[in-house]
Amino acid sequence: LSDGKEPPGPAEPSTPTARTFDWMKVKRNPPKTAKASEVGLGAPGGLRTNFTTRQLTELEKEFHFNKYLSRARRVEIAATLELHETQVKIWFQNRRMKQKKREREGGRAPPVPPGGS
Amino acid sequence: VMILRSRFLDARRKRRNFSKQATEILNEYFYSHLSNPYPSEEAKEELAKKCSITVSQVSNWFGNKRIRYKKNIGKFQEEANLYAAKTAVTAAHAVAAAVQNNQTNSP
DNA sequence: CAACTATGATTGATCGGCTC
DNA sequence: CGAGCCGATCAATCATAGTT
Repeated sequence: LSDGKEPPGPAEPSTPTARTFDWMKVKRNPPKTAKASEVGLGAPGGLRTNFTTRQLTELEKEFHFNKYLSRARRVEIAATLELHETQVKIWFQNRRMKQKKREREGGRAPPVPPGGS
Repeated sequence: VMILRSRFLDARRKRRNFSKQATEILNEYFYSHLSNPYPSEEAKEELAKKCSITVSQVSNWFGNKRIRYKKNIGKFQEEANLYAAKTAVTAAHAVAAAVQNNQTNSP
């Protein structure tokens, strides 16, 4: 576990401590949600979509019914909620991971910290 | 719009800062692995245990730390040097102990 | 006490790897 | 070869705790 040096040296000579490593340069491509060329309006791609309460409620409802979506159902839901199929797909994926996370850790410990009485 | 905010208001509120000691442990790991601050699942479990927090919290901490660090490296320079020195001292102690145990010296 | 900052958590979306 | 999934991470944001 204890490594001493990394073979490659993506660092820059400048400050002895705290050099700049590759992970600090990582940049994610902006979201491709909504193409400006498609609707050609003030819908700049690259923004984190904010789902409405209605959309989240519907998605949540569907999730309780099916953890996984069929292509047909996905198309249907996307149309109903006015979301892209990809967004619905991603939402379910994230939702499943969230579920798993809760099961893994949320085994207990929600009742009450210490204190009561 | 406000209504949309109310959809949350669940967990994230009522958050407690981690103990000073936990933060100390996390920072030590972060700065001693600054070239690649991505602890493995096992490492996260170990850190979680030492810090008395969950593995998810360890992940959140590293995620936030990495993003915020690279967002403003300068702001953390001080902290980086602090922990760098700290680990250096720890290493020195280890070496000293080893030397004492192992009388193998070399001028 | 208000204004500002530090920090933990949440989440839509991306990245790389794997399966089919 | 490509689509969906998983696991991890990013990046922006929220709400609060702590500081000034």
